[in-house]
Amino acid sequence: MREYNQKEIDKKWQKIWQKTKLYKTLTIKNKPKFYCLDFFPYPSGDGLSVGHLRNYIPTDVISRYKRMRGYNILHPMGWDAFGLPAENEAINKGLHPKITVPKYITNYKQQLSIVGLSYDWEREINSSTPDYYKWTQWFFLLLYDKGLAYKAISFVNYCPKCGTVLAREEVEGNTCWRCHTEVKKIKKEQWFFKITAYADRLLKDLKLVDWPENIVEMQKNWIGYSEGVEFEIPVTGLKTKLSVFTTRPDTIYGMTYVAVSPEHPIVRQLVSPNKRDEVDKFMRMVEKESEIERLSKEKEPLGVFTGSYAINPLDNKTIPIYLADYVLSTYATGAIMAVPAHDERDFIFAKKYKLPIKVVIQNTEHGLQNENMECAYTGEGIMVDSAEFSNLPSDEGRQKIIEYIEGLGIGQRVTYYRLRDWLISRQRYWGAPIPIVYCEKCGEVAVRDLPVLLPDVDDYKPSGTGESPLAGISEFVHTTCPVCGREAKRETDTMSGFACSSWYFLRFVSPKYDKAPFDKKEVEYWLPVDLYVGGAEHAVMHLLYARFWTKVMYDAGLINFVEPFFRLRNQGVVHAPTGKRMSKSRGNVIIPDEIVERHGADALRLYELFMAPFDQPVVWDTNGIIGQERFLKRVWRFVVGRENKIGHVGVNSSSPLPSLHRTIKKVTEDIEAFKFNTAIASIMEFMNKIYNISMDDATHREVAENLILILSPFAPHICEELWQTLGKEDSVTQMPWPEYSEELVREEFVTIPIQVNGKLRATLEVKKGTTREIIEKLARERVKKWIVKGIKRIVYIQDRLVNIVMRLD
RNA sequence: GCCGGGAUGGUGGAAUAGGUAGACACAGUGGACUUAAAAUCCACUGACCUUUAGAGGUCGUGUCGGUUCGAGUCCGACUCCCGGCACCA
Repeated sequence: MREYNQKEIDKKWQKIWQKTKLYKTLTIKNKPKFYCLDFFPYPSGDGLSVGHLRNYIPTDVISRYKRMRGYNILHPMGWDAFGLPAENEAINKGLHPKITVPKYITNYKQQLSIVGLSYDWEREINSSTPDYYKWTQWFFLLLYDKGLAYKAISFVNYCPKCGTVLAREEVEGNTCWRCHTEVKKIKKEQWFFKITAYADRLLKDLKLVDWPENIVEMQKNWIGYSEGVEFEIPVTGLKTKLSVFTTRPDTIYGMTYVAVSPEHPIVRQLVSPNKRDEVDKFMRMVEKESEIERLSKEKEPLGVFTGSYAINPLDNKTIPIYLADYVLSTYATGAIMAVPAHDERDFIFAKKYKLPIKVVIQNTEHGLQNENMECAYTGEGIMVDSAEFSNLPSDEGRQKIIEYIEGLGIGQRVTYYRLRDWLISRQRYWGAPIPIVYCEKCGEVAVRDLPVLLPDVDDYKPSGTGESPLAGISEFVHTTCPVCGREAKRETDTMSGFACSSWYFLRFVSPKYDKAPFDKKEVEYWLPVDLYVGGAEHAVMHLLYARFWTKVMYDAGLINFVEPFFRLRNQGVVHAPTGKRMSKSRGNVIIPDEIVERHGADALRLYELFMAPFDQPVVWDTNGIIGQERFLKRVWRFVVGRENKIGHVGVNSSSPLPSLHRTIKKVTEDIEAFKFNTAIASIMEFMNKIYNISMDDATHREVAENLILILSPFAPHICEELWQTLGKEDSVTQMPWPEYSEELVREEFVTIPIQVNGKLRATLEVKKGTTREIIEKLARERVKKWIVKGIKRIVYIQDRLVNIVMRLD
């Protein structure tokens, strides 16, 4: 018998697949399509780890499975090569990104090929090449032309180590998402994309996708929908009124002060002369506060009385106006009506500054609310002390008061979102230049002649001056105005890498197309992405941005769908054996190369899938892989070592076919449900069951062929070899997926547990459908010794269970 | 604090219209084969107890309580772990 030589087989088939272009995407669109996509990685010097494979192997299995189910498959791979991650890698290595990026890509491709992933490499894309970023710039202009890209001065997050500003989504806690350096707030003019214009649709359309619940929740949370009423409050002695927003107008009669953000433009008018010193002192404290630790857990709210008073427009009561640091200038109107009795922060503030607490919602289930309450009651209840609205349930009163306010003409129903516009300028070298020039005469002008090439420079490192390294390249900066031909200066910031990744999934359908970012016909066939797999860390970055661009493209009539990724799945993180996250800096990255060398690509593939459910985090332990290797050897011997067993034929064993068909059914269902671990377990179980039973040649062949077919998406190398050994000429990957027979799957016999008082005492092997009468008789016989006090009742479920319940006396 | 997920043998994990807990695998023990090792094959492998044996019993899915003939699964309270958000009015 020929030995199973995994190394030789891996190499042999990887070569054949490459030579025959087996995984090339079919262009004849006569079949249903399936677009199966991985989050494209940035090329890292760490190389591809076993963690990356936890993403790529499942999608490879799905792609192979779907191909066998008769789909046209688009399964491409590319490189997120522009942007902070790729550039920081280069800087850390002390090399130019133009050197590291191609080098790391070559390594990644090599590593991907040795595990036998079925990518169509003719569609490979790289976001840092001019034929790609030309179109990223084109999209910038699309947004610009639609009024969705604008330049504005505001407070932004700046990472001192990376030397660039960041989007809000790129600030984790208070640190940079790449280097975890604490960010600073600086005032700077920057380019933004107006994602807030799409807040409502980004929220609403989450209903259209099949995504993990936690990702949907995170996006909802980030978008932050709030429905309420905005109304004006008169200020005594001032003509200007103060606008406030509340989601709880039902508590309006409980307002005992008004709180204004220290950054609010009205502050100067509010402060009375005798309060000026006190307010100045407060302002300095607030400034200091924000510089030190904004994260401190139980930060006390800070505030100061302005000396001004407001009038509650509903009951005309006069109440003080405070400046309060817990009121944000960046959300809603930057001022609130404070209701200490029914808002936690207002309550704490009121206690601290000895402001009155007026109860206007009662809920007797939660105890009586009164001035001596120990914390705010924020729930629903019955309105009290609220003029003509008293005795209404709070939810009803809420609507009534909104209508009343609208009737008075002092306010209206509004919706606010927490989402802010997407800051896309980066003061970094390695990105797509923003295609804008500033002309003395014409002002800001779009550059239509694309691409605006990134100049080749030696000094690519961030300047740290708050300016892009490109600002120092005179030949780049100085240009002529495309409109009037006069002298002009280029925008020197580059775009965030997340701009590049906001449309890459469209480029794969026509990666070399040069008339537009994509060939519309191809997009119509392939998009949206049917299955998108990657890490959960992009929940509110890439995934939100790509959804936004998709909607912009839809509105521009470029595409006919509104959500880019129909089904999204997140693989579980692979931790190093120490339990920590794998990273080069920790020196604990496990790469697949050695494992493949020692155990073979198929064993590694199986192990990645088998070790835990797909979406569960795991601690890597290479020891377990030996079990997969043993299993593959058993499969090999079962198929190839037939001649040794031929002598046993004739011993009466039960047919392996019902088991085979049950296994086909189980594997089919499990792949569809992303349960790869139990799919593999069921094939193993089947193998164990039939390994030593004798069968005639025809049966053996039938079993072997089907076994190879259902195993092939998981372990393609050994399956190709075995398929060939059986005398087949075509690749196993091009065979149709086996169908199971309903008849064979049906169980003829069942094992029925017999319980006494719910405790298992015996089991009964009977033919399915045996009558209750017979089973009860057999059951009583079997468990006679436990039946001592007489039977109270017998719980009987046909073909499933008998439980004899005894009398208790 | 809020939202989401989770806790099952020495280990990774199976099993939810409530119905034989521990599939499959790792590690371990014993045996077969072998000059030997590797590889392979077979058996055992939750804990505790009874028994000469065959066999049998009790407990057992984070904790406490409930519903039920019957709970890993449902309900209530709690503990711990992981992920996310964190002054958003």
